[in-house]
Amino acid sequence: MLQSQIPNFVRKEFPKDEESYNAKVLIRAGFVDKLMAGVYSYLPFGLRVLNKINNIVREEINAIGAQEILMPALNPKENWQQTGRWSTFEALFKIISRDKKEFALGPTHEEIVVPLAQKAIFSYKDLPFGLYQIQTKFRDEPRAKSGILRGREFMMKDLYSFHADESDLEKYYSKAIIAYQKIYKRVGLDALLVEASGGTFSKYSHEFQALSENGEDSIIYCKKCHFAQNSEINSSKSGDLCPKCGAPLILGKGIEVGNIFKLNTKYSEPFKLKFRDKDGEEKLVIMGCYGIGTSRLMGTIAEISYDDRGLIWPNSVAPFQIHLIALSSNEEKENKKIFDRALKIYSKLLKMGVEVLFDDRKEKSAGEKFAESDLIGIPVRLIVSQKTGSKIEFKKRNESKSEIVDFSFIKKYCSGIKNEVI
RNA sequence: CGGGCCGUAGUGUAAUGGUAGCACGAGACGUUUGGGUCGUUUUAGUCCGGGUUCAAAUCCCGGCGGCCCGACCA
Repeated sequence: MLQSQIPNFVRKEFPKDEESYNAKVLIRAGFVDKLMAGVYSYLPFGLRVLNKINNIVREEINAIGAQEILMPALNPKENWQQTGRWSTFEALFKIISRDKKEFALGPTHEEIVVPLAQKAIFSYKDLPFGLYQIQTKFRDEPRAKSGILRGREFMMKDLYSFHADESDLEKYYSKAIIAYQKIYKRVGLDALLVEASGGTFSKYSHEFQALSENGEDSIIYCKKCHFAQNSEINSSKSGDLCPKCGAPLILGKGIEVGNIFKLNTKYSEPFKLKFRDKDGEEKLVIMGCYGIGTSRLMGTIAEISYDDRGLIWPNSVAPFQIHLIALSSNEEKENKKIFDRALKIYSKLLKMGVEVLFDDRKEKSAGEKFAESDLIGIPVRLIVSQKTGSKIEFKKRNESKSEIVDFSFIKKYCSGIKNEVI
């Protein structure tokens, strides 16, 4: 992508009204724009990151056999009355049509997916299966906060699984946990599997928590074994002993990056979602649901991976793999040589299938280009200038040293990252 | 929903109740070219509605909006 062709949303200063780091840096670096509290536009760089996260999620959820669908965000009131959540789900956005009918904007989709699933469930032979979507969700949060970590409109992957019995749900639930752990690893996050309260969904649930000082949840966890609980269900303090292995517990702050529930018959009951088992007996379908806020995942990465110059994206979700920068010279002839050389490198990289952002802007000074480049946080920067001659300067965003290399070095590097994560 | 802070050019900031100023950006000309060059010049603003006052960005009331704390949070 030629940088001269992309509208430049990068700002020289942090926005004054933001305190959370993800909001400050994502706005300043031109990844998102805030329309109102908790509602954001995803700009060219930001949408690339979000799409990459969505695709990683998609790949791992596909890998456990679930099928992707897309359900409507606009929901009829009746479905929400059926479960009682029209009145009990306080964050439900309600809208009124011109003929005074009421609708909901979907905050989660049990009310839609359950009657949908009924159309394909008749016998035990039709089970189990999983349906999921990646879609914009709406929640009328009493207080949107922390940039894109808690919005009123956000991107979420929601998966629903359908089973003949609880042991089958159990199996699926374990597969989902493994899929989730793969997702976090691929996007560069360490996430703890934490026991939590189930809220209105079920008695207990599991959350995935990325440890961060700016998280809004308190987590009590053990470094030795895998014990971890949300403080909402455990009042232990730092230093108390782990109930499982006896090692001292640690109290930390976490950002919830995923939440999974064993719904059992909670939603099949109100919709009478049933099937015939082997004996011809009618039974309620057992369900599980599994959510990841993918836009929140993007904010979490921003919240954790940065330095004083800006963002540092992991390769897997970076808007581009390589930031190629051509620096202008004062001699017109020399200048043409530099930009021609950079353009050749750009085309070669494109041919290799590398995602490269080429800063071909002639009017920007070197300092300005470097500052913007650090802010945007693409993993590798290549510089072509009068100084580099026929060679190229290669620098990783998370390292301070740079080296002067030939194109063959870059070729090798690029094939390396392809095998690694993509 | 309770509490706190706040709202001035596109951005970031000044202005005891008394001329709305500065920097960046943007436009023009020149200059510079490896860490947000420099100079000249042009451009653009007090969230909205009331009130007090000779005079309001500033004080008062109401609204709208933003951030933070709490409550809440599939």
